[in-house]
Parts: sequence; structure tokens; C-alpha cells
Amino acid sequence: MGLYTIVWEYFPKETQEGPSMAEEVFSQRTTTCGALTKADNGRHVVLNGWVHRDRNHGALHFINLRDRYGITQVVVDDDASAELQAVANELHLEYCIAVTGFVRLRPDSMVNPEMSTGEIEVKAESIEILSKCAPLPFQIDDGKETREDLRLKYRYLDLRSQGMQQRLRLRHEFILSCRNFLASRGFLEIETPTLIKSTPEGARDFLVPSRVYPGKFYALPQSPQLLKQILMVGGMDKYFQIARCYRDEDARGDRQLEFTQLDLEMSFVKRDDVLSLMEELFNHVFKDVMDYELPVHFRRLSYHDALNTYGCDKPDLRFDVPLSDVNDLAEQSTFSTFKEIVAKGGFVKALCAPRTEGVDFSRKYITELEEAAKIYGAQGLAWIKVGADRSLSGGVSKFFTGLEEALLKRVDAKEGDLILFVAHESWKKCCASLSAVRTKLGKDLHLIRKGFEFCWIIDFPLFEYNEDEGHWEAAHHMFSMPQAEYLDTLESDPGSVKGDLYDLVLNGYEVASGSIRIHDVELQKRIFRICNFEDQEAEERFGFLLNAFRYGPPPHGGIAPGVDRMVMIMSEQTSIHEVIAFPKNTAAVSPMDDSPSQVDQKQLDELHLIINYPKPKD
RNA sequence: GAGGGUGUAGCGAAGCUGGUUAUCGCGACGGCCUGUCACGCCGUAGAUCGCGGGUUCGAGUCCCGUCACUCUCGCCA
Repeated sequence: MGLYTIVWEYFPKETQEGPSMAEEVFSQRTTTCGALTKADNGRHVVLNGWVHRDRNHGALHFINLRDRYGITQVVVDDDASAELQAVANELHLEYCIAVTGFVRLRPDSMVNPEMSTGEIEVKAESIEILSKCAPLPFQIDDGKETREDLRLKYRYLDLRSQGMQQRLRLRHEFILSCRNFLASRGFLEIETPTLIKSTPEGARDFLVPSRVYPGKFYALPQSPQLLKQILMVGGMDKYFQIARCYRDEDARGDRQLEFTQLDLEMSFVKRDDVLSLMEELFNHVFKDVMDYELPVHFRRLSYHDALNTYGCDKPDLRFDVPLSDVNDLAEQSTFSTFKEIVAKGGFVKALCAPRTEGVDFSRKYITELEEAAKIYGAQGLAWIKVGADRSLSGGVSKFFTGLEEALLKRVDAKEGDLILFVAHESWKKCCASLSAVRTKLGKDLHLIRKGFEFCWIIDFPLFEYNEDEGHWEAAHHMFSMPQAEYLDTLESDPGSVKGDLYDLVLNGYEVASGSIRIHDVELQKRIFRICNFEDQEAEERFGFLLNAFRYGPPPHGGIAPGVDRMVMIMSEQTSIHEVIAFPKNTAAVSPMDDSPSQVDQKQLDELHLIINYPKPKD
């Protein structure tokens, strides 16, 4: 960047056009491959870039020269010197070259309306090969899917593709727009350390051994949670940070070991202040970056309603297909499986798959849907077809005699639709399995609308019971404020306590999570105790936070949108690898540099580490 | 930790109920070509069919094991 700035300043525009100067003194780039138009006709230019296409007609030679800014057609004419012809014949794809020449208009019939530079071409006077390129391990941007591990191994080549260039640009613009907005609202960007104290907050920590203190470790932050709260105690009032976070858990398409959050925290705010700020932020950013108008306010759903209506706490609202409670109808039916589950206090829920052109609700397809439900714990998927004149047929229809109209009305079914049921003793598993069916239907029946559908999920439970460990733990994290009406019943009925918690959901992905925080020592200790941290242990692990809270902490709260996921969704991708320059694969390996790798014994010795290798499997 | 999918030339794919010389496109290499823009035309090389074992007269194809990648469950406040 600095280099080009210097060149521009050194050579004001008028002198750039003098061929002798540019040619003799500087073969430095004078313009980029996306900049030239017919207004530049006659200009003398130096372009740098890569050979994107090479069309050799013998005496006439076309080269598409590409850089980050675009593509310009370079022509080596039949009147070119023998020397220039020789260099042109030597070119191959992805050679890095410098082209000196004149901008000229293309003949009218040769204008390419597909290219922004399609009205002009550069007649080459000389071409310098800056560096050659070995035969490519895969073709860049040829429209075909290359195996991802190969793309990641040669990421530097993959990054040259138009898609990666556009997505990393979008990511830059997204972050820049967020920064600008937050700065304009008085937020300070403050960096917090990435070597911090390990605190058991949920995910497994990445640990960094201390050389100076044998047996002691730093942890990489899972989020700057406690540090940003302490910044609030420090009177910083409004803070944000583009924060790298680390979690040593198995990766997925939308989860990396390390990821980036737009972490922010505000003092003297209530929940709705945070929600409003985020709505304004994303309205600003989507308009700024994509010219996309979001609604001023996002829909809000309680956690309970989200599960009950869509079966999950991150519903994709780009299509409808709501879930209905049918316990009462199941009870009146003659289907013993349903009746038994209802009798045990379980749940029966149903949804209606709309008749869709080109999709046959065959037994085979219903089995596919059933498989999707079973992954989330359903024992089976019951079904009924709605025929002409609204008659019910197939599946469990015979058990619903006399209940036909009530059922049709409940799930809002029409002719040709398919009604699907899941029954389970657990409400969550019932919801989750039918939600999986809903999600599959959304894709298969092409129900998903274009666009961006945000919604808030609020009123989450503060605690969840951990069956394995035998105690309550924080559903979100231990620093979230219980809603005021539950303050007296925290200990007596943790399961019913709702927190001042909020998630932001976009197109079926959780894209941000936050809460109003606790800022009272005694309340914080009560939460620790409920989560099985006795005072002494809490003091050891979180003493620095509790100490800070003894010195006039302000009420505060915040949220942390995931940058990778946001940019992934904005660029219509389904993997965050597509918006990260150098991602790791699902096996936690970076195929390009082959990390993680072994280290020298000397390094281990300095860190006082002995490796206890796992025994090989028999 | 568990389940599904994939693995055939440098890349992307085809290869049927097992059958003898494993096919196509792109790329590479050589040649021709004055208006292309995914240029075109002619030719050449390039594959232990992920790896190991088994069944069989015969395995890319069937079976078992294993590895890699990938999706999902668990896990991820």
C-alpha cells in the first residue's frame, strides 16, 4: 500500500503520461488492472499482475492481466518486436508480469460489455516476467469445485480466485463499517491480552505453558468476557474490540478453533439499549456494505416460544412451517404410542409440509425425513397424507378418525400436504427432532426466501441441570444477570430462573450472544455456589473479578457478534472457511503449514514439559 | 467418542448386474493460427483406480480392515 502511495505522490498524473519518464526511470505500476476506461485512451501505463488467460493467435496475442482490482486485456500486436514476441510466447498462466504500453480503444465490434475495462485494451510495448509459476496443482476459479484440503494446502493460489478476493474484501468492509459505526457512537477500541488466566467457563481452554513458572499456564481467551467487564469497572463506559477467541473443541463447518468476535460492552445500560444498538449497527453495516435495507427493529422471540414454534433457539425465519402442539388430539386418538407418551407427561408435536411442485411425498422421502428426526432423539416420525376433499390417508391416519377437521385446522393443512408428528417424553428432544425435519423441508421444498431474517431470542433460562456432573450450571455463562423477579428463588428453583440473556439469530445461525451482567459481589457468589463453585474455589479462580466488584462497579452489559459467521452468511456461504484467509480443517490441522507440529526437545525442556504419548490402539 | 458420504492422470468427473486396451473435459508439453475474450485446430505424454488383505479363472467394480478429507451427533456458556 505504502509503495503505491509513494509512486502516486512522486508522479502527479500529468507526468505519468509522459512515456519516457515512466519507461526509463520507473517501471513501477502506474495503474491497476481494474481502473482503465476509454477516458484513459492514449495514456502510457505500467500494469502489474498475473496472467489470468493467455490467447495466442500466432502473430496476435491476447493476455488477460489480473490483479486484485480487475482484469485488463493486454495485446501483443503483429508489429511487436521480436524480443516482445518471444517474451509473450514464453508466458503461462499465473506468471507474475509487468506490462508497459499504451491504452487504446478496442474496435467497436470487439468491446466486451462483461468487463469493466472492456472498452479498452493495452497495447504492450514491453513485458517483463517478474516471476514464473510452476504448473498449477488446481485451476483457479474455473467454476468447478476443488477439494477443500487441496485449496487449503495451496491457499495462496486459492486466495487469487475471484470468490476469495471478494469475500475477504467483504470481511474487511464489514469490520471497517462496524468500527466506524461504533467509534461514531463513542465506543473505544481497547485491546485485551491473549495470554490470560484459565477460567473454567465451558469450552476447553487452549493452554500456553509458562517458561518462567514451571507447571503454570496461561490460557488463550475463549472470549474477553471478564476483561471487558473489568474495563467497565475501570470506567471505560463503552468498549469494543475485534477479538480473536480460542476454544479447544472439535471444529465444524461453522466453528473453528480460533474465530473472531466483535466484542462489545456498555455501562449503565439495560437489555433494550444493547438490542437497539445492535439493530442500528446492523442496519448501518448492511446498508453501508451491501446496500441492503434491514427492518429498523428485529423480531423478538422468547426462548420458550422459539422452541415451541420452530423447535430450536436459532430458527431460520426465511420460511414458515411452524410446529403445533397436538397433545390433546394425540390423547383423543387411538394411537397407543402417542397416548402412552402423553400419559407419561411427554409431548406430541406436528408440522405440515406444504404440497410442492416436483416433490413427491413418497415413503422413501418420508424415511429420509425420519432419519433426520432420529438424529436428534426421535424414535420415529409419524405421518398422514392430506388428500383431495381434505381426507386423511396413510401412516397413522386411521387412528385419528373423528379428529380429522381438528387436526387439519391445528396444523393449517391443505390438500396435498403431509402432516408429520414427533412424540417424545422430553420436550427439548421432541422440539429438536421436529425442527430437524422442518429444516430439511425448508431446503428440499425450496421454501427458503432470499434475504436476511434477523431475530432476537430472549428470556433464556439461566441454568441447566448437568445430569452427568449432578449439579446446575450456567446455560450461557456465570456472569449473566438473573431477571429481577427470580432473585428470591435462585437457590430454591434454579430451573425456572430466566436470565437477562439475548441471542441474535440470522437465517438459522446464532450470530451474536450477550447479556446484562452481574455487578454485585454477593449475587455473583450466589450464582457461583449454584454452579457448584464454593466460595474458596470461586475466590481462587475469579477473585480478581470479585475484587473489582468491591470498588463501585457500574451496571453493565454487552454482546459479541461472530464476525466469521456474519460474513459467511452475508456472502451466502455455508462454511466459515470461505471467509477466513488461513483456516484449519475439521481435523484441527492447517494443511498449508501443517500445524500443529512437533517441537524440539530443547523447547520442551525450557517449558518443563514431558510428553505422555497415548498408547497406540491394538 | 459415534454415524453417514467421498477418495479413479496435476484438477474436475464417467466407468452399468465383476470381463480382458480404464473414458471424457480442463491443465501440461510440441506444432499451426491477425481480433480473441472459457479463442480455435492438430498431435504427445500423463493413472501402482487412497492404502492393505480377502473372494474369484478374472476386482476400479464384491467383502473385511485401515488412512485421509468431509457432513452430522456428542462436544462447543
